[in-house]
Amino acid sequence: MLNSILFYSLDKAIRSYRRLAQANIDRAGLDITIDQWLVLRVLLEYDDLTQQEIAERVFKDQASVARMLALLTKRGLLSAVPLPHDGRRTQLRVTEAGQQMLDAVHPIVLENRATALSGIKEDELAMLQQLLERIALNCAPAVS
Amino acid sequence: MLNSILFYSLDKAIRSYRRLAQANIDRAGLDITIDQWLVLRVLLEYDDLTQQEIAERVFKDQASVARMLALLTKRGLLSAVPLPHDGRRTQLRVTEAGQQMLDAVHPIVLENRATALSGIKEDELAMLQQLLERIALNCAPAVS
DNA sequence: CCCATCTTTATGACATATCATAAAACCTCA
DNA sequence: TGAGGTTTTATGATATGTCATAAAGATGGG
Repeated sequence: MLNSILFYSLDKAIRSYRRLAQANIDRAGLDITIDQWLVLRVLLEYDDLTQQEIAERVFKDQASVARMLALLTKRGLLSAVPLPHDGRRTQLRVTEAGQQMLDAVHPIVLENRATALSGIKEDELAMLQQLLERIALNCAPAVS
Repeated sequence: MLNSILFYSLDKAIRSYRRLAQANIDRAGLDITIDQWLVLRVLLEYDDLTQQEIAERVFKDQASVARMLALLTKRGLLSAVPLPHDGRRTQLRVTEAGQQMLDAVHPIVLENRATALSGIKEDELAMLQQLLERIALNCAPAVS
């Protein structure tokens, strides 16, 4: 029984959160998606990752990342400087505008998280986290 | 800290499950997506729902449901019979082929769930379920 | 140096998510 | 009954998810 609705609840929880998060970002007049925000945040820390490495960090795939990078660049939040030692790649630097966007979104994200998790205790959160990681691990393809 | 990675884990868990589920459906040679399967399952039980009602049951939106219904119909898994009392709507009936598809997918879904949840105890599952519902509720827009 | 192979990026094709809106049918009330 | 508001469906636009593949650069062995 529970078995059959658990994944529905899982889907519903993350999707509810995403809707809330995007709505609050939109309401603040910020023109960025939460996925783009996530990628931008990673790039602030590391500017010499391949698309595949970025994808692994944000648990997306390379094709999605490629399109998000193109959009972020188009919107001036990211700049792509050719890397001298590899003609295929570029150094992805968060621009000034990108930095301002990250700064503006940050408090909203904190608030979203607080809203979503209100009334949930620390130890419950830890358990939730652990169970979610267990599920992801159970579903991961065998490395062989 | 935990706060900041919880939603990442949530996203990762559901996405890992979806990848596993779709991969196993594909491997069985069945030409259907898990989202379409979910909708088809709902329609087996209720054949007189509006798209909005279907959307609420599967936690999607009406536009997505409309497109999935069109695809399911195109693939012959669903038939749309005009409803006499309302010219806008149709009665959505799962066809014979649709029924066979549901029958074929069912054991795969059971197996997927078992794989994803292996090693997780009943009471942990119950707690997980409860926490996920709490999060969804916390994120739900105020009804006003 | 050249070829085969690997890596990296870009993109096509299709499905879904989301918001917005158009079009048609319905329904209510004056 | 007819006008105005509501419900229902369809669809456009844009972003992402996924798989597959093309194209270009890198790399290593001969």
